[in-house]
Amino acid sequence: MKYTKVKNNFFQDSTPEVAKNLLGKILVRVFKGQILAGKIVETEAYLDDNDLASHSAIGMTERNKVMFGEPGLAYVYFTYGMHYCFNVVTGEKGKGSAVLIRALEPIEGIELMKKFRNKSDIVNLTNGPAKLCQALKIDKKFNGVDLKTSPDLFIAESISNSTFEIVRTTRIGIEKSKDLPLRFYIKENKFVSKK
DNA sequence: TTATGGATCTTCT
DNA sequence: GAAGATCCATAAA
Repeated sequence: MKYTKVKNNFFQDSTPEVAKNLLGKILVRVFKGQILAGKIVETEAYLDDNDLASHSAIGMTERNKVMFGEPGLAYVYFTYGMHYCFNVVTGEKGKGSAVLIRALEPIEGIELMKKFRNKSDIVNLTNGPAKLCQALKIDKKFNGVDLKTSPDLFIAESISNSTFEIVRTTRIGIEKSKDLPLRFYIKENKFVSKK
C-alpha cells in the first residue's frame, strides 16, 4: 500500500494536539478501487469542556453521539440542509471532542474530485469542510466508521518530510466561543479556506 | 473586490 | 419552530 496509516494511538492525544498533528497528514478515500487523497492543510479543534461551539457542549444526543465514542472514529454530520462536514474523534472515549478537517490539498484522484465537485479549478476542490466531503464522496454512511481499521477512509502518514510553519488562530463559521485559538493551518498554503 | 441572501433539511427545543 | 462547525450566485461599489 502506497499510503501508511497513522498509528492507532495517534488520536488519543489532547484534541488541540491532534489537530496540530493532523496538518501535513494525508486523508485517503478509496472509491470503487480508485484512490482520492489529499494533504490536510487546515483543522479546527472542538473540545469537551468550556467550548460552547462544540456539538458536544449540549451533552450526548442522537446526532453527536459518535463524538463521545472512541478516538479514531469519523464523525460526519449534515448541516445547512445541504452540506456534510468530516471530523475525527479524539481524546478520551466518552468525553466528546473532535477535530474538524477544514481543507485539503489534492494529491491523487483529482479528475474524479473534479467530477464530484463539478468544478475544474483545483483550488476550489477541497478548500472548505463541505467541499472536501463532496470531493471525496464522504457522507453520512461514514459517520461512526473507524478510521483505524476502515479500508476506504483513513488517515495516512505524510509523504514527504518537508517542514512547514503552523499558524494557530481562532475558529471561523461559528457564533459561540469564537475567541478560543483552536484553528490550525499550514502557513502560505493556498488551499487553506481563509486567511 | 466585497457584501448579501438563498438553498434546503436534520436536529433539538 | 428555529438554528446551523457552509457554499455559491448575484448584486453593489
